[in-house]
Amino acid sequence: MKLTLAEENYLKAIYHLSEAGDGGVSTNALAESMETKPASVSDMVRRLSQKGVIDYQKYKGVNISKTGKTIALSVIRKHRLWEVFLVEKLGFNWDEVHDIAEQLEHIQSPLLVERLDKFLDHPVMDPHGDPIPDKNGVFHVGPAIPLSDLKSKDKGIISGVTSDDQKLLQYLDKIKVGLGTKLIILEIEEFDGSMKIETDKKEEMFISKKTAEQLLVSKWP
Amino acid sequence: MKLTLAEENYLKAIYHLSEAGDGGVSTNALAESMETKPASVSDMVRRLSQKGVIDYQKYKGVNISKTGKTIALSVIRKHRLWEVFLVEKLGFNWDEVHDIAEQLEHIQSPLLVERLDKFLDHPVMDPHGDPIPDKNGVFHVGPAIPLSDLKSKDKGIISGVTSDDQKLLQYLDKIKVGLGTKLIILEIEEFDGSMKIETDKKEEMFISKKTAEQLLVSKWP
DNA sequence: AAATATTTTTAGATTAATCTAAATATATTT
DNA sequence: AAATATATTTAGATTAATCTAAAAATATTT
Repeated sequence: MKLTLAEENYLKAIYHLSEAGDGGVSTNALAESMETKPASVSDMVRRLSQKGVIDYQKYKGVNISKTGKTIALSVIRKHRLWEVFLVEKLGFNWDEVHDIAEQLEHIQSPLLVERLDKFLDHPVMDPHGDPIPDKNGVFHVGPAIPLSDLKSKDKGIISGVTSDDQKLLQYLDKIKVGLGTKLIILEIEEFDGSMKIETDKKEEMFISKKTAEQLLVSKWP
Repeated sequence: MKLTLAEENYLKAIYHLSEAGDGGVSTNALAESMETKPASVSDMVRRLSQKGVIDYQKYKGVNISKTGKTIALSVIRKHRLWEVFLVEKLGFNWDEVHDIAEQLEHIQSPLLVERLDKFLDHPVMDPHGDPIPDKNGVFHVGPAIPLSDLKSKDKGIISGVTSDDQKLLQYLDKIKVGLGTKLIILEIEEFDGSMKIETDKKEEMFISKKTAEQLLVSKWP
């Protein structure tokens, strides 16, 4: 299945919108997401449907097909691997890499992707804390959610902080909790929502609800 | 100056053809190089001329302009840097990287190029032995030529071998001459064309004309 | 220099991706 | 359920990049 650049981008948007909402994706929603006009979307979905990467009936919205999902996940995989490369190897900040990865994700070479993946040591998460699907489209960690959403015995990996409060960052530094730290929830105190956790360094500690709400984690198998 | 992908590829071809021959580039030559029809070339050169990146008069062939040359060199720089990346970091062979670099060269981000250049330790030559222009479009080594073309006192850097004869490769291995070896010509014996050279390891040795003809070097400042 | 061959350009079509404006289908309100 | 509003599609244009076929310019040969 050979797709053009524009088709790949539509497919990616359809995949993301499908994941967010539950049912089919509306023409208007897609138009907004693609920053284009509904008329253009109507045209494009007809083409994509023709190629079998989406299911589409006039006026009924769009659903991604099996092959479509495979392609979308391959593009997402490339995007997130390149983001890891840009941050880990080239020294970019995580908030500078999106536009470049948006270009790099369209490079066609399965061998390149596998070599890059190996070079980066098979990362499972990108610098934004989003999970990277493997070459078969399987995610090995969940998406980024607040630590405070985890339940007792859940395992997670720190994937981000939703605040740039210096005090918080210094505190996290002090207790040695940072991006990539793996942890397990030992206990949650019902009264104040504070959590007793154990980190990958076998250290036990308490995290207040206030802090847990600022920390993003991805669930770990 | 914003160019489309196709325009960038034409410009690159025009640059290379200009360097090879001396005068302007003919429509037919460009068509052959781009694997397209002369009619399409006529159209494209009109557009490129419009944008000021080439000088063009009907029936008179094409010459690259100042700004055109700058753009072409920037694309070539990116192509060659990515080739170094693919070979040095991802473990590709030098003969597998062209098609991938052909895609990567169109990624737009000056910052990315500079970071990549630094990550690769500012290489001056790609894996094929071709020189990499710096960000101002300046080459720091010459193009790959046979070692046998050098004159006494010339300095060069080994950039390739135009043969895959096992015996030759083993011999080069033995005398420790390989890709990247820097050398200076001490003397050339007129009778048989053999060369006395000194390598960057301060070793002196003789190279027969037969061997020198198989070795590619880039002249060094 | 006239005839012939070659090169180059123009004219008219085609495809992908977009747009605006108009038409049609679906959803919501009274 | 009729009227109104919103969402979606169609019709017709536009731009970039290509093509084939025909016309025009330049080069070569006799």
